[in-house]
Amino acid sequence: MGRPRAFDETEVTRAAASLFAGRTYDGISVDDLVTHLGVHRNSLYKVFGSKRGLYLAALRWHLEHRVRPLLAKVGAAPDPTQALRDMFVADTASPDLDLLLLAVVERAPVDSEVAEEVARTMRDFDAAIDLTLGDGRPVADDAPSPLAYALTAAILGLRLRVRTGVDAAGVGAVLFDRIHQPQP
Amino acid sequence: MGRPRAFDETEVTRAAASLFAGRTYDGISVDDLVTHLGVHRNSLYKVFGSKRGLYLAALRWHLEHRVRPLLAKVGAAPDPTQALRDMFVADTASPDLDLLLLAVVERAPVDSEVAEEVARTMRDFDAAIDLTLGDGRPVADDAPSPLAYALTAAILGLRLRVRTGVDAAGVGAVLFDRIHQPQP
DNA sequence: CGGGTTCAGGAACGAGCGTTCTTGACTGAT
DNA sequence: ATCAGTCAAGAACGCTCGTTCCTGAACCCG
Repeated sequence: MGRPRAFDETEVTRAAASLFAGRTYDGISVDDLVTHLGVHRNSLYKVFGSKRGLYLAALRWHLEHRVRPLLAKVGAAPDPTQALRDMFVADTASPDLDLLLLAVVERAPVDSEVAEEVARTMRDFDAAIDLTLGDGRPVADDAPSPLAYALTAAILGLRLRVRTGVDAAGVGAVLFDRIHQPQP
Repeated sequence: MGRPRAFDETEVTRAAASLFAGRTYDGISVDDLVTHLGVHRNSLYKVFGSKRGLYLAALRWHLEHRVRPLLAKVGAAPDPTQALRDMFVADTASPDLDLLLLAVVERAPVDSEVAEEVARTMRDFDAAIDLTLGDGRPVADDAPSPLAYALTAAILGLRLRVRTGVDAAGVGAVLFDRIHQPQP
């Protein structure tokens, strides 16, 4: 019954996540979306309801299919050094944290649903870091250790710097080397 | 010659910095500005030329009168621990880094002048941290040490987390205590 | 005191925004 | 083959945005 849709909803959501990771929510217009996503205005509003609906779908997809696997890998790392290494190389290779970063900075303060999603993700983040630290503290406890809190913040801060400008001095590589094999 | 202006330009710039530190550039309208700043539309465009002009003035004022003194204090600290302590308590007390944070995330990618300002500030930031680390490396060198690069990023990341949500678990206080007096 | 300048107040503009509507082509079950 | 339902394409809507313009009133200097 009816003509089948000519676009893949998941693919559109994924592409929208990439778009929203690059610019501000207000900096991306619906015209930009329909142009770059290949889906038409009508279908967009039929499927996602609104621009905000598409953003929420993209954010949730991003947290579920990009951030969560990364945290799972980090949580399963044999030691903290390996965990940091996994996190750092994974994120410098592809900007998996950019949408989360932007959501935290600009959308969470004005959108309670976004705030809820990112708050939950940050808790998962802390828990994953605490898992690798393995200090015997019960993981199910709802409060992260201060060290995990700070490490999560530091990782986001590093992503912020890398995202901002070109790593001209190759500082990232040096940092990676030091994590991998500390100098005397 | 002519009627004297009934507002203090510097005060308006300072108030604009506070406003821009709280919300996105696109999230603040000119109506918001003229309402909260007490200056009239006409005067705003006469003095600052445009919304962007006011933003740039506010950003430069903020970097000069808020961030720079903070970096000077950090650079003059007797040791790295004291420097981190100064930075952390100063920033948690008042959100002196929020406008810089927002500028880095959302304006620098789309405004080359903003990018230039924040890039310069980040270099100053790294240099101040390197000063407190005092590893004998010439400070005038244009490349920061990897540790300073990472510490600057971590400080911004911490500010990002503190800004995002209430520090429910009092993690900040615990972190501060550990910086001040590490546990065995 | 008068002339020139800058002020405040607010209306008005064109552009762009998110959203909806209209039209017609296409599809699949009856 | 028919028809209801969904699609694509784009025009159009109401609204808000940043910016400009108009009109007096307030002020300093000569």
